Amino acid sequence: MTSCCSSKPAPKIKDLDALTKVYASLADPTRLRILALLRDGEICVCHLHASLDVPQPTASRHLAYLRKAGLVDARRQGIWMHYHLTPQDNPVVAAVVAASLHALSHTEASVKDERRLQVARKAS
Amino acid sequence: MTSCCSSKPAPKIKDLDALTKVYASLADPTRLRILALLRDGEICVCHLHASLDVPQPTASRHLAYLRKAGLVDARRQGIWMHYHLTPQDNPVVAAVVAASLHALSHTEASVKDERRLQVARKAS
DNA sequence: GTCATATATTCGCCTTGACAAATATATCAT
DNA sequence: ATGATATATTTGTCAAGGCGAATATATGAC
Repeated sequence: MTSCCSSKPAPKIKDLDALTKVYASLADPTRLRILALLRDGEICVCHLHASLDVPQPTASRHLAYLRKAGLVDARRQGIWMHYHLTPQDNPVVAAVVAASLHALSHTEASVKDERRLQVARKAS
Repeated sequence: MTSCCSSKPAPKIKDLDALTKVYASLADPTRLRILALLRDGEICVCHLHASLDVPQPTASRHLAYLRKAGLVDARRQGIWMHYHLTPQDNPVVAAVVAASLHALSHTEASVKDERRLQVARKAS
C-alpha cells in the first residue's frame, strides 16, 4: 500500500522468522477481531472483552500474545489498560498488517464487534 | 493493492475462519519460501525441495497443506508434479496474499532460494 | 511383468498454543 | 490496613501441526 519499492529492492527483513511470527499472530480469530477493533484507536480491555464477548482472561492472553509479537502496545491510565496498534517501522510488515486490517473490515464479525463497541462505550 | 473498495464496503467474507486459515498457512517459514518461489510461475517438486534444501517429504507435506488451504494447485506432467499459486477470486484474500509475496521478495532467504532455483533448473 | 524415479503418506515423538477455571497482581477508595 | 475493580498469569488438559524416518504410490522405461 504505502510506497516502499522505490529503487532496486534490497532485502529489509533479516530472516523469515519475523514475518512468520507476524502471520502466526494473525492466525487466530480472536486476535484478528482485536486488531480490527483497534484499527480506529486505543481501547481498554474492559471494552474489548465486552465487544468480543469472550472471558476477560482470554482477551488478556491474546493481548499479551500480540504485545510480545510487537503488534500492539499498552498504556496504563489508572485502573485501565488501553491497547493500541503499534506503528510498524518496517514498511513491508506495515503493508502486511494493513492488508490484514483491510480484509478484516470486510468481515461480518468485525462489523458486529464494532457495533458492540459503540454500545459498550456509551454504557461507559 | 487491486481495486476493491469502490463504493460502500460490504462484507465479502462470511466469517473469520477463511482469513484465519490463510494466515495459518502463512505462519510457517518453509511454506512462505515455497510461495515466494511460486511467485514467478509453476515449479516441480524436485526443483522446489532442491531450492529449499529440505527433505522431499517435508516439501510434499507443506505443499499438501497449502493445497488444502487453497493457496496452490498442482498439475501432473508425467512423473512430475508442477505446483503453482491458485488465483484468488476473493479480492480481499488476494490482497492479503499479494502483501505476503511482496514482503517475501524483501527477504534474504527468498533471494537465495531463487538463486538456487536457477541453478537447479539449469542442471535440469 | 521389473526397475528406477518422483511424489505422497504414515508413524512416533515433541512443541506450541488454544481453552476454562482458578488465582495473582495492581490500582484506587476508604 | 480492607475492599472493590481491572487486568494478568498460572494450572491442567487437549488438539494441531512440526520433524525425521520409513513406507506407500504413481508414472514411465524396459
